[in-house]
Amino acid sequence: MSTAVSPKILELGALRRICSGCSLRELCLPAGLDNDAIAALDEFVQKRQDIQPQEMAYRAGDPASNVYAVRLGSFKSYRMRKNGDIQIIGVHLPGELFGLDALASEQRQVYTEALEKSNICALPVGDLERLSHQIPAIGRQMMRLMARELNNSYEEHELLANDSALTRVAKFIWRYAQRRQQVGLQYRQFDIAISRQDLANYLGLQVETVSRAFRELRDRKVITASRSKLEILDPDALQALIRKE
Amino acid sequence: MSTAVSPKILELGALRRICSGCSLRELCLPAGLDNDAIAALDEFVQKRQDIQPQEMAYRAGDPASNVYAVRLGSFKSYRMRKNGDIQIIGVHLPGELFGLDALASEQRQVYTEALEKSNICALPVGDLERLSHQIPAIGRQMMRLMARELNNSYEEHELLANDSALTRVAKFIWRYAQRRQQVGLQYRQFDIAISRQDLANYLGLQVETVSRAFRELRDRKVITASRSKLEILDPDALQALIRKE
DNA sequence: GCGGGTTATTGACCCGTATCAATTTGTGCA
DNA sequence: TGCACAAATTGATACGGGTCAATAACCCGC
Repeated sequence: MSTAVSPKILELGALRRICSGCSLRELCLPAGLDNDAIAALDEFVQKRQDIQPQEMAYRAGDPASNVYAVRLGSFKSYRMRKNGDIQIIGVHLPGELFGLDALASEQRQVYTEALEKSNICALPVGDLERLSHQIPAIGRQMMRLMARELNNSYEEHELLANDSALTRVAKFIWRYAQRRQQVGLQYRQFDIAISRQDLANYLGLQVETVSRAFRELRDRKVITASRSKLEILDPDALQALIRKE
Repeated sequence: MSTAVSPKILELGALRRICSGCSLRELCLPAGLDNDAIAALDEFVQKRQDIQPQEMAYRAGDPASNVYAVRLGSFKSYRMRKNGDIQIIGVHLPGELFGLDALASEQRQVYTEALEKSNICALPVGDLERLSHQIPAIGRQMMRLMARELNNSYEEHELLANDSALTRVAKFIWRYAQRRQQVGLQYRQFDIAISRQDLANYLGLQVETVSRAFRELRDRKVITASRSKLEILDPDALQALIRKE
């Protein structure tokens, strides 16, 4: 869970190494590191880690010692309800960070589990804190990322409080595609590793309802979808669905 | 909106003054300031501010220059949807902070509006940042508060994704009472300034449904409620309602 | 490539909550 | 003190999505 090879003092060079290894655009780009420099340093990276489907990055109760960057694959985060059911609260895609709450609490509050064969990069909180000290932009950027997560959660509130089943599914697909686009991945045609069951759970619906929403979108020729393969045929129609309440 | 009377350098004494004036338990207590010391300094405080019902602490788009502490009264935070509807995303009670996103973004993302005659204390972000520099515990505590907001949002996700109308209302009342208890306010009998309409909006329900939920709770002798007056008659029954399902 | 088990889809029916409409209860202001 | 408007409540009905049950598609290991 922790690789104790971090140098006593981290300087910009070390930061670059971490960034390049983790596709850490989210943290590094806004801190003003240039892309080529990062790419050039790709081999120096430590702390990369393969992770298998169903394997957990961490469980609720674990010490929160790292923030993670998704390099490849995808993850779901969920809480355990008192009755043993799970509630999925987020999905993490390549180029994104997860486990940010580690910056603020000793113990993990949620579970985060790989949805497919994935690869992550662990950033020890201690190192990050030392970095923030030297490069204030890093600390500010982490704050900003937490704030963005909060704003995301408000959008989800909106979705869960107001939107029809069809709109929820349409929004999920749309946002998923947007997020892929943002990190330079294919966004018209891609895999969604999350199961219908998990998706339903996340969106506050039943599997059957999600299934019917997919069929509706297929019937309307907005998407094609079979299991995890998904293609957006008509982005405008998809957006239209979302705007209209 | 901003009172420019902060000294160049803030030391512990200044912090105490800010805290005492704002009932800033959330920020100050975990930073290790003792309660009596704070109370004794109550008169020194600047930056307090009365605010009328319907008046806004800030609007989306405003520069985010302060974090606020509720000293008296209550507030609702909401987003504006594209269609002009609002989505209430949170309620703020005495002793709590709001507008924490100011620590991370230039512009406000949400609106925050007084639900009743209230009094707040504004904490300029600049001052807070200077403070964090001198007293690291403050910075950490702010991080922690943001993380807690995130965790709250996960609980709301759970509620919106799974719970029946009755359970949602019961949970709202229960949590509201808990929060009052935490800051030493009456929690068996109190006012909820939020209207049924706003409550419905927040909980993802219709007004009529909220009304019926209240009637149900009244019929079961769990609470008494008329408009904003609320009394919890049977806390155990209320908790039971929440646990089941 | 063939089972066996899991995941997704489809259909029929039902229930909880939305919606529409009508009162009732408050509340703030003259 | 009472009037007028807003907020809350209550009732009747409709509908979206939940639930239950059966089938189909897919995937994985052998």
